[in-house]
Amino acid sequence: MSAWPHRVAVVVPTPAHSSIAGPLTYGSELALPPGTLVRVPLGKRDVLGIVWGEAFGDGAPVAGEKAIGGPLDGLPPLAEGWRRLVAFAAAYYQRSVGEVALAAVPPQLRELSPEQWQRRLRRTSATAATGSVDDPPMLTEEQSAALSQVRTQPGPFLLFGATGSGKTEVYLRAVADVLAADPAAQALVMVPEINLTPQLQARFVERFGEGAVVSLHSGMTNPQRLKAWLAAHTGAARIVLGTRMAVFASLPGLALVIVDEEHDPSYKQQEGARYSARDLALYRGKLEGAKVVLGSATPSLESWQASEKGRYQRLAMPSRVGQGRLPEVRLVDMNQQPKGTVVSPQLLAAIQERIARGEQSLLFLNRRGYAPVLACNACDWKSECPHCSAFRVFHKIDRTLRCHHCGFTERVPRACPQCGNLDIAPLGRGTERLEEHLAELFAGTMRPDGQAARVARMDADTTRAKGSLEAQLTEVHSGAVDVLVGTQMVTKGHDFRRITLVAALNADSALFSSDFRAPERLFSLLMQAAGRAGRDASRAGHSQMWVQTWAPDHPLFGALRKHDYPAFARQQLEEREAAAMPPFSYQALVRAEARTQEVAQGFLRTAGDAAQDLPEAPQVTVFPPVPMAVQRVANVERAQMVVESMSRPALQRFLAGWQPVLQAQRVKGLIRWAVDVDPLAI
DNA sequence: CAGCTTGTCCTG
DNA sequence: AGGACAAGCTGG
Repeated sequence: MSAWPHRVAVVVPTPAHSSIAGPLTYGSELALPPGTLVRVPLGKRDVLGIVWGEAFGDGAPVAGEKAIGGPLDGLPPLAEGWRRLVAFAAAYYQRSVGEVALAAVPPQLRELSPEQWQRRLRRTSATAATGSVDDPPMLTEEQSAALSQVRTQPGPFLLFGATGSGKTEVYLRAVADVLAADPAAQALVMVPEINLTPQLQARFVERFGEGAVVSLHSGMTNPQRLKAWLAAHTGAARIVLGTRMAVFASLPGLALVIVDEEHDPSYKQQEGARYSARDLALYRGKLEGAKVVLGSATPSLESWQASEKGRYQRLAMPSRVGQGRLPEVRLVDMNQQPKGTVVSPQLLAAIQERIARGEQSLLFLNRRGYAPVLACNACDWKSECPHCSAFRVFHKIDRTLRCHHCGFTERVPRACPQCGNLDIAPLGRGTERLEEHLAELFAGTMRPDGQAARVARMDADTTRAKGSLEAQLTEVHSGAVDVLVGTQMVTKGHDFRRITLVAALNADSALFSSDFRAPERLFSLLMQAAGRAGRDASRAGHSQMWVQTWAPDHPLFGALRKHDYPAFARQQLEEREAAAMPPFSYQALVRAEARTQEVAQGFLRTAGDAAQDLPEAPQVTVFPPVPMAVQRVANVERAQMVVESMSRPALQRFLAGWQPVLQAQRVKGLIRWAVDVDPLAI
């Protein structure tokens, strides 16, 4: 007999690499239901764990078996639906259950002592208020039609709505419906970026009241996060808004999940368990009987294909609400421009016209800093990072060379470090230099009020400080800025009313990369950017979207001109099908990091060879290992290997069988390795 | 040979 | 993961 009346299986935060990937057995005085949060001793420390079930067998205690430290009193256990979601995610993305489970609860649960915990719980009181607070606007016919489908059909739904078609109002009404139908019902609304949560939160609070809505994202402090999590877990909060991590929120009454901008790559977690929050949202909906609505103006080709095949129900909202037409698209063929042209003369003239009329222009260039490279004019020196296989970017503002991969920063050398020549010059152009260049060009251009034109810049460097993003947005809205230069962050979500011209300067460089998803991303980016122009109906008549491109004949631009996503999707899906690419095949990636490229690739090659013995091997193609695009980061060599199958279940079984093979391999000099299932970039 | 960094092992 | 312990590097 065991020394304790009960024995429970507990998951603890250990990664899949370690020898203990499964639950551990502990003794307990009390019978603890699955989902109970407990403190348990692990090695020399105490960790937080979650009871996963009864331990098998009640015979002699396992050697060294310990007792749990005690449950977190007063906290209801995590529901079965939540546990099944976690278990699925762990299996699907090749991680341990404990790692996924413990990463999905607020970190502060781990830190609080039992006394602090009690104090914390006493303070948390339910303050829920529901019912319509503001006056909801009239729905358009398209919105009503979409809503009645959501009401009456099982879903999942793909809400295919143009920018400005009023998707958010549909979300608000759909949430109101499920909350009204059941007093215990809860809704989960996800957005791709933290920046987008405050404005969404404002809309939901306006409609449902302060106490009903909580946010969950990584930008919150630990106490804030704990508070929001508890409100959702206890059912006090009826609506949870958040980024991808919110898909794991504990929501005992979950009835509706909304994934806004479902095509956005930010839904894919890029470290630890590399889950897709969009895909997990669909799984969670099925598991818990909650409806799922995916929304986008440019859906992912995966979702579009699913809606073509009838697996998702498509709800189309093609019209813009109370706003102007979509802008006219203008292409500038950069092959026809003199070498070294940054902004073509036609585009400059068009911007100048806007300034004179008192309208705003938005230019985006996907390159931070002043110049991407600094080079010596006498020898072949370039500003390479000593730790990475990449150039350090020249930032003029503080006269530094900064590596955007490892962060290594140095002052700009006075002379060439290699030959001593004093003539070292920036090569290429980033947002900083573009801003400077445009400010010079437009110095003499006057606005209608007689003032000189003003150029401003918005990118990760100018918005780093807390609150500076909001401050900059306010400035743009007030009309103080005539020309706004930025990276693609300016294309997301913000409602710039007075902008009538949007221009993408070098966006198409992606088309020359080997990534098969590049056209999809570019199309989505350009459509989204186009949506920034002419939001004000009175000015929309002459709003324009300019694209400077080296590949004007790419079919993507034909579809863009007509704002025709379905045509673009059709063309892309044909290409993907012919090449047996996703969504017509399924992929996984194994990445390895090591001291040398040989070790990293050797690890992958040996693992790949060993995989040929797995029963699923005939249905799976294992490609040879290759160095990653940025081969070395912070003095670590990186390599990867693609694994592909026409069958998702076969790939899943293959990966599950392969995991122990990968783990068993002990290689000197190997730093770490990881599997990425359904990778977004290869 | 101390005193540190770097690597490997183990956790119920 | 994170802590513990064992194995390699520099300094005088």
